[in-house]
Amino acid sequence: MIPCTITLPSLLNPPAKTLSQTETKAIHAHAIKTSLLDSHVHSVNNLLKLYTISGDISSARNLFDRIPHRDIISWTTLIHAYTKSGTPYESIRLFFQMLDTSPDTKPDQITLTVVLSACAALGDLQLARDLHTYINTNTSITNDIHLGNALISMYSKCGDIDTAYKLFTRTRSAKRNIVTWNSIISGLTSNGKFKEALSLFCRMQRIGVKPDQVTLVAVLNACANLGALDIGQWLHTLITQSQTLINNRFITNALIDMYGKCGSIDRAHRVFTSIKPKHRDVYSYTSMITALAMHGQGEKALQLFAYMLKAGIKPNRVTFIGVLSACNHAGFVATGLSHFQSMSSIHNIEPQMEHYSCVADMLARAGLVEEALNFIKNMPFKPDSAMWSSLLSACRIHRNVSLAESIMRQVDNDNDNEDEDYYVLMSNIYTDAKRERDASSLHMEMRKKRKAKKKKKKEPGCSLIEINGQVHEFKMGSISHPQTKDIHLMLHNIHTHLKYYH
DNA sequence: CTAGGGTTAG
Repeated sequence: MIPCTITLPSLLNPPAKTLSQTETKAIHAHAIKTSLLDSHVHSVNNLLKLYTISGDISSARNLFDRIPHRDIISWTTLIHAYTKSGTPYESIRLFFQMLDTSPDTKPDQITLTVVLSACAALGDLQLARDLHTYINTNTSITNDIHLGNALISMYSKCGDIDTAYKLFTRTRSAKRNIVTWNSIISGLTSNGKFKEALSLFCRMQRIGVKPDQVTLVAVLNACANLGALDIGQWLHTLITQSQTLINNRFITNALIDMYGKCGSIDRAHRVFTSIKPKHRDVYSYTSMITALAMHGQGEKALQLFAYMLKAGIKPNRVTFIGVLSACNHAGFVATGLSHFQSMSSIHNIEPQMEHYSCVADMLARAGLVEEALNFIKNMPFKPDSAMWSSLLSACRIHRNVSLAESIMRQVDNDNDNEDEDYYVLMSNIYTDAKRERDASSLHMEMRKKRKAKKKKKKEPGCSLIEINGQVHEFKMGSISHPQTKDIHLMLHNIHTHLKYYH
């Protein structure tokens, strides 16, 4: 139709990204007048896309509902729009609605890619498996790299990293692109497989695939969690050699976090100050505040927090975890309580369980175990096992056996408490108080309970450290490390020295 | 109409 090409040129092409909501509405109004809706599904789809770009999901839905002949692109555009606006469940609903009501509209690889990313956002593993089965049984799509990448990322986000990895190994290596590598590497890091993530990164480097910003954010995160300072520094030099990488805020923030967690507060701070003040966001501040808190520099952490507020950056839940832990480590009980209060009263953030835990731990550590107990009794959450453990640890430090016993009675009343930590902690408290008999009877009780529940002994935790680029792993009670003897000897020496100063 | 990304205490 000629009027369309003259008055609505933008609708005949893929939409520009710069149109405002009012402009979009104006074009829409015009389109209705010229009855474009009935004639050109292609143009209507472009209009639909315009709405989704401006984030106007309700107008998009309105328009969609009035399209007489929706095609697969109309459906796909709206399905994607829901996920982008943070309502992936609506995406899934719309997809099934399409299957139910429009049997002639067959989802193509693009629709399915979009649907998989909705499922990833939901994190629903059962749905993920159902969708995967649907693709295998109802379509003949194979070897589509977009869909393959979406599958890998969906399984990772739903917590099934083994399936994600299996799918990765099955992608044809000729088709693999940077997104394929990034999907599996960040999938590994977000599922706690940091060493595996780094080794896959090395493999990627060896075969000459150039990492981009997304890759680096993932591997820096892996280093942060492994304490792999050397590798982290090597990545940092790699980053400095590229203009685009060094100016990426995701990367600079990941660097702050990495240096902070790897124990190099100086380097973390250097990266932080290298960011132009106006480019610092809530992530930069939060990472730096948390790093300072972890290094026992509570005062500096709080100063930075004050500075952040002055700079007009809004703190979020995570920022307050850092702030509260800074107060905790520095023993600023009153300050910590007032920051906790300010969360809801000034910053409009409802404290979560994690915040209550920080405060309870802070009170208990400062010797106010009774107050801590009161605090968690009055909180709007059910205390978790970690909270009870931190109270018990405080009782141990402050040698308060009777309070510990009363806490144990409350823990015992709580039927779904399955953690053995309490018993270990409590028996340590008895041992410290020279009440070995009570300690051993507690051990008996623990064994009985374990038998009754047919519970296996808990997997021991492990710790990691990197020296000269090599990561060493230590498990509780394990002597698998080649230098175990020397390490134990050194530990013994340190212990003797500490005793001397005590 | 399509895939991948950052800060969370003890």
